[in-house]
Amino acid sequence: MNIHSHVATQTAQPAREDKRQAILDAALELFVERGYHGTAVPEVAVRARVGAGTIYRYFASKEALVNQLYRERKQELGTRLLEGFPARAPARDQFGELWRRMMAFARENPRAWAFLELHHHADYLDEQSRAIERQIDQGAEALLRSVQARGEVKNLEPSLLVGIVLGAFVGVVRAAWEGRIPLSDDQVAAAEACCWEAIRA
Amino acid sequence: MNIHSHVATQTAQPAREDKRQAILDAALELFVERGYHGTAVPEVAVRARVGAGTIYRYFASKEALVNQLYRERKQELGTRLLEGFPARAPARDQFGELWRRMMAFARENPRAWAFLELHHHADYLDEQSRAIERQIDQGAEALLRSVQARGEVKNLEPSLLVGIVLGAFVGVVRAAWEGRIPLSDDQVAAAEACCWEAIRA
Amino acid sequence: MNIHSHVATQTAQPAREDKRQAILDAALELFVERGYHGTAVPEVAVRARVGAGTIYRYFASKEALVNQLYRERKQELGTRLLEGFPARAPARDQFGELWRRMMAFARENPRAWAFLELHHHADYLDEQSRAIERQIDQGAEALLRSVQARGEVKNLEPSLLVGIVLGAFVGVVRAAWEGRIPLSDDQVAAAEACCWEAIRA
Amino acid sequence: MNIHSHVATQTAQPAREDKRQAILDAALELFVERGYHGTAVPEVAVRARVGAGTIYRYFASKEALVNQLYRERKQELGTRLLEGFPARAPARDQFGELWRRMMAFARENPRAWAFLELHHHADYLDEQSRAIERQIDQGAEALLRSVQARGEVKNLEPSLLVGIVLGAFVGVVRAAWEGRIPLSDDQVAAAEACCWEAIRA
DNA sequence: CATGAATGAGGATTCATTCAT
DNA sequence: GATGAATGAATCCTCATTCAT
Repeated sequence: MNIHSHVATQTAQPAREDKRQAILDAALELFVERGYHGTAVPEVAVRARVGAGTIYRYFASKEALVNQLYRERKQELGTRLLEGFPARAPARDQFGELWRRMMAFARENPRAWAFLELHHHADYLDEQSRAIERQIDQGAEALLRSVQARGEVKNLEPSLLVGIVLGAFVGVVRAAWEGRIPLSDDQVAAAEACCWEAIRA
Repeated sequence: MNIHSHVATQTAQPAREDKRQAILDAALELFVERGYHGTAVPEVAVRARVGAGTIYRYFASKEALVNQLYRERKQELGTRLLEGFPARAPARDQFGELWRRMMAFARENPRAWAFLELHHHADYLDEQSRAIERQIDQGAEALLRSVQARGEVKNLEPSLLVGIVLGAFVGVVRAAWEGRIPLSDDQVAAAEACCWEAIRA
Repeated sequence: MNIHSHVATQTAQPAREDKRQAILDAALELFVERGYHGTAVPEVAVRARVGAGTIYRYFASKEALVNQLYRERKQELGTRLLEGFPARAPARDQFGELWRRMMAFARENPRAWAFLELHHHADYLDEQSRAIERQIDQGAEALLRSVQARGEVKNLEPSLLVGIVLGAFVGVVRAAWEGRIPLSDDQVAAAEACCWEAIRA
Repeated sequence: MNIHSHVATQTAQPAREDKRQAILDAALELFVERGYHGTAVPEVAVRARVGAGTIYRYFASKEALVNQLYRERKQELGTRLLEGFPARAPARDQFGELWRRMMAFARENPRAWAFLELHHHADYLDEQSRAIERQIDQGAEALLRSVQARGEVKNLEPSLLVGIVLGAFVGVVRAAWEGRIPLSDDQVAAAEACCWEAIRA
């Protein structure tokens, strides 16, 4: 591997990778704005500043594109939630940690969060996407269960508690997304406290 | 006017109303299953057991259909929430009343609830639908605010509290809808208690 | 035949005939305004103040309706042109007589005239309508030829002269129809004089 | 830029223009044969040998197509009538010149002439098309008026004279179009002479 | 006999996908 | 490899015609 090929790799590869990413980003925006069926592939091409045909050099079909997008973003969310999670911290701290990690993701990638919300269980998601969906969701749920197992959380059906907390989280993020509240650090912390109150033993 | 013509009137009118309702019901189901853009008008016709052209005798367009559906269901929800609401009851009771009324609607009309969730702020809703949306949402929010005003709820941004409680409610209903939890009276009551804990002063 | 049945006939028959005529009149108006393909059968029904199905009790199809309309009006025009035509009058008088008869028809039934103009040779006219069309047109042309035969008209291809005179006539009527000129008796007479000048030997 | 790219440009551009023209030509033929409402867009596509969707890459709608067609052809007619018209020639010569220019257009583009005749004042023509229509028609009429102003034409309502002459012209062209007369130079000249006789002072 | 609600074939238009350049 | 013009299947919608009342 000499310098020339190295340089070529550095400029050519990113160019290809950039284009792929531009398509994914454009698709993300449009799917959030208008939904999957409400978005035309050529519109994605225009927003990504590529030719319509180019999309099909990176993705086999519109459905493959939405699935790829879903998997990458869901995977990213999963990684951020679970990677290096403090397995032995006190339950209250673990809850807070989970909340803050989710919130960090939602604040940094509001559209990705909205996209994942919107496409939850959509019928054009393929088996592979559903597998990842299950894996991440169950991972998050397992965390909550482990908190509950230590008796510091109400003794209710775990899925119910997950529904409450995750639902509340979604509600807060959506209120922020729609501009009804600012999402300051204080608000985030206050909301987290509320949710802990909801489920603490 | 004899008995026969009277009977004819009785059977003919309902027939027309039945057909209209069959179309609205079929559309509700399909819009929930596949989304607005993912549903073809002939599919609605098949499920409603009418000819495709018939739909256009009752609704000017697919968009008019979805708007009509939205308005009727949102209106129904609003009426059930606000009609005869106990304005002078203690805050805790008012909260419970609101929760139970929402839950009654969601349990009786799970698809209508899902539909309203799904089409919240959709861009094919027209101004009239948005006006109703605003009216109902603000009415519900005003109720929560009045509870808060009496100092029995945390002194936080009202929209934040609404986001938390409404979000949690949606999360619970969705968990039930997806079959992850049963929606027994006990579960409902427990979830309500959790949410009150989340926001009580 | 007693008085009662006679009265019944007088009121019932005209009622049927009135309805038929109302349909034909409405169709005439609409076909002139928007053309055959641009006019929907229910629109005809509305303007005729009858039910849509009623039209099919009088005419087998939309095409049958337009053909019937064409035949009746063309026949009426033909009758008015040829009936009792002064076969032995001087050529100049015959020309004037023909012109005035056409003009009387066009002034009394401007829409019928426009309809006949518009549907000349339309491909939804059936063989019977075309036969009548040919018969009337050839009858009118024969009159002009007989004038020409007496040497008082230019010795040119008869079809050319017919084209000129009939075209000029159409042009005058259309100018009046569009409101560009009034169609006073003086104007009519002047135009007739012009056209005679065009073809006189 | 090498020869190859140059050639590519030369072949590609005309290909696009050819396709556009093929669509316009096919539409012209069909609109003349069956009328605007009687012609289906896919029929135009078949005759133009393009896919149905292709038409919409060149024209926004069927209505935009007919308007574009109308404007281009009317404009072409207007240009041919007025460009370099001998403003100072004797009235008789001007009349002949106008007649011959119109006839040249009608003989070279018989379908275009029929199309313009047929779509005169059609209600799907938009404001821009009507503006062009007015402009050309008034230009032609102004020419006739200037001839009249010099006292060499009968002192009648100008619109009446226009109606007569233009009508006669249309009648002659239609007779030729329908095969009732040949449109030889002699016939054309004879018809022109007739029309001058019709209006000369 | 009259009606007009119901229908489905057919029309205008869109869009996922392909392919020649 | 990238493009975007071309395509036709699929979509929304209209309307000639039928038929139960």
